[in-house]
Amino acid sequence: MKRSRKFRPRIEEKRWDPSWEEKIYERWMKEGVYKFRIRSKKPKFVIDTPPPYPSGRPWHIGAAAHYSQIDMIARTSRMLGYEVYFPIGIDRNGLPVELYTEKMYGVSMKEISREKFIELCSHALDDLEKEMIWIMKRMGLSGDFENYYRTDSEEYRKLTQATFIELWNRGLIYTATRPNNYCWECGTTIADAEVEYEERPAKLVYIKFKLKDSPGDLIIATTRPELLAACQAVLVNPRDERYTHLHGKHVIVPIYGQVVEIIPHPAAKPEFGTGAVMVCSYGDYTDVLLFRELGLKEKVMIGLDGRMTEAAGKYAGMRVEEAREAIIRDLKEMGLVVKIEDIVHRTPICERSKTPIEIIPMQEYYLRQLDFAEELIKLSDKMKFHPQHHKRLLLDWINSLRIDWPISRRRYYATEIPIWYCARCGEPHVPPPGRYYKPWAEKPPFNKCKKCGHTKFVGETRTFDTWMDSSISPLFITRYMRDEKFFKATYPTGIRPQGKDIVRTWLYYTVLRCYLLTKKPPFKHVWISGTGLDERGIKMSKSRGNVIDPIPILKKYGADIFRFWSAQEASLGEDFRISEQRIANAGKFLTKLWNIARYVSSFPKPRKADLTPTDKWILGELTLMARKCLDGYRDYNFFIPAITIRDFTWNLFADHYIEMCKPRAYGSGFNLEEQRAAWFTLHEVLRTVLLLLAPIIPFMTDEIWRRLYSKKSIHVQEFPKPRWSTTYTKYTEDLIEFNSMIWKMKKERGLSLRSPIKAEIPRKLKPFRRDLIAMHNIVSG
RNA sequence: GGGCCGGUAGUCUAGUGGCUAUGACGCCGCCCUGACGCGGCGGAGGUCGUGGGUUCGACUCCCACCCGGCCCA
Repeated sequence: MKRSRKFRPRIEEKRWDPSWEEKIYERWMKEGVYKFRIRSKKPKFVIDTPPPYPSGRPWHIGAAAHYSQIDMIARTSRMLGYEVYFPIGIDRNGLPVELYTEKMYGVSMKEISREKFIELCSHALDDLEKEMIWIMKRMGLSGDFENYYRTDSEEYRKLTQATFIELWNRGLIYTATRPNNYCWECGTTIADAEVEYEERPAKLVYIKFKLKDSPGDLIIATTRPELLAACQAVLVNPRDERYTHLHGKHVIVPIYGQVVEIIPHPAAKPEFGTGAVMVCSYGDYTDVLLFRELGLKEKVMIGLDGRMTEAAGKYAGMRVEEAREAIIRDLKEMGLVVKIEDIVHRTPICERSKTPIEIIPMQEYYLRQLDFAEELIKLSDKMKFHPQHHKRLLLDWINSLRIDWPISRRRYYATEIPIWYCARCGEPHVPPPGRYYKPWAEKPPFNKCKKCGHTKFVGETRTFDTWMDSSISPLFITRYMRDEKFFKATYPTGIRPQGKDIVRTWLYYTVLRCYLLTKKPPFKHVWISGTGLDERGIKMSKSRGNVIDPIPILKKYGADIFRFWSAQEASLGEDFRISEQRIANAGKFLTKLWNIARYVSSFPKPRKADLTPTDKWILGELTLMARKCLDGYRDYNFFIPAITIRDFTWNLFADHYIEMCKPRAYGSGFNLEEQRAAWFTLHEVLRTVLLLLAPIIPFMTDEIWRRLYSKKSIHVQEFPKPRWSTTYTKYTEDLIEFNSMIWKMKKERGLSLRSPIKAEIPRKLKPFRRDLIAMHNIVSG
């Protein structure tokens, strides 16, 4: 009774309450803890935050975890001594929103006016965006919400257009009609980076082709019989002896009757089908290469609406699948089908709509990229990757590029391509940069054609691939072309954090575009995180029904628990599994930490003290622990500090040191100087642990910090660098072993931990003798 | 077919040439111990993917293979 009155914890509550987090957040905002000061003398560090894309509810919990770690990057950099700019943006351009809008409002983009459709998209985005912002704030992101940017704002699109105009003027943009990936569902060309592959069932049809010069047939297997009309050659492998006698001979294509040559070519694989394949425009990408190589004449079989063209004869107007079935039926009737095999075929599909893509020749704008592949590979050496090995993802992609980047799209909710064409001669006119242009809706800023002098113009209706917008985020946030001083001070940015799933798009295109415009790498560090999977390791998707909504999780457990879970769940760059149970379990450490702080808060904190060996021992361990944490932080790998601190704090500091020095801290059997040494050490360790945890657990550490150590936020502090002697850490294992032995002995004898016990203290643990005797209530034998 | 990453107790994870392999969750048993029962203490549970090799010694290095994931062809 008497004693408990003397040492009353200043932290009274037995538990951390996640609902306090909202007030703490408000306090941060009021105090402006995270304000970026361009005039600060500290080195600047800009985070090229990925602007999340609001494509539907709920926001992926893995994305939420990802953003909480990006916030850890910001906080880490501040504590490492940088002046940090952590912008917040929302990506609002592009196809997913159009599809979402069509579904949500039950409209079709092509059936209502462009203005009206754009307006609806914008509304749909506003609601989704609001929720995302709420989540980001609730997670404690220390970003700049006051100036958060949108990629569909006038200012952003103006920059997209201005940078395009610059590239145009430098001759890096050209038009070309060439076979291209086309998704008829989305009604637009798409880049290779947006093509996904999926194993899908298909029918391999064996069709008889009549030989022209002699009696007999050649049997050809194909999955695309609807393209027969575009067949311009048949290939067999030169080493395939079955067909040697047919080299240079001709066959007659069924139904359409064109005569085509049998050409020996290594592209025909003897083991596929019959070993004889037809080449059509365009069944797949190999066909494109073959047409080019063999100089064949292409025929457009599939139209922009996904239906067969006139070239298909009686099948014109049918959808591709319909036509395929109809033609198989007809071929069967004609007795030309030998057999049909069910196979699984690696099908290229549109990343967004999951529709099989077709290869259709179209006229599009291209940005030159193949010319720069080598320079970009060199440039990537100037960026430090975390983790290092994920750099491969970028290099592999650059090495696999085959065509320049098609940048024009036939969509509405995107940045307009700023070009007007002379209505008479068709000469393209690009306006000067500095304004946001909408050629489909505006009068041209020209009086007459520079080529033919005509005075009427037609505005371009197409838009850019949204990666044209996204790929200049480092330029936008550093105010490129808007504020030269700011730009100079902040570019290249400090770090690009992103998921590994968008290396070939966002990362690659950013490096390309920024290099073309600035000749510099856009960032000094690239941080690539893994993908969040469900608890069984499977990708989360609405169709599988395994998505977890982050909102109820955040409300129930709070941001700190969620963040700590995210940090300690998997190492940087690794995929991680998400389960509510494991989030709840991670929260136990916070309760433990809170109660450690509560215990320590019972004691005054002396400025200095005459330390005992026990104190020196734990401070030595603290030093080792802090070094390890800082190594992890410098690599922006939060797994390291999270695991290291948890292990130290729980399994060493609480279990051993706190128990060892309890009698001393309370003053039973020790003099005041010894007691003060314990107090000093308890506070020193707690302070250090709090600082080291602040980037990961910003709310609780700040709350404890302010209650015990300062009026100012923990988040204006820098990382501690404890330099205590580590001489005594050689005793750690022996101490743990000895304590366990006594606990075990008491257990085996049915004694309570307080009851006296006879035991020998090993000679090597002599320095800790008095603490150990008091701790275990050891009586000499 | 190629590249990258990984394969350590029921699950997840650390370790990276050296005595009886780390921790967590889960499981079992005991315990009001001057902060914490969202706790403490103790315990059961592992051929460290398989097979070879290097070495005095390998989970750790090398080779081959198998399995899983992702990316590319």
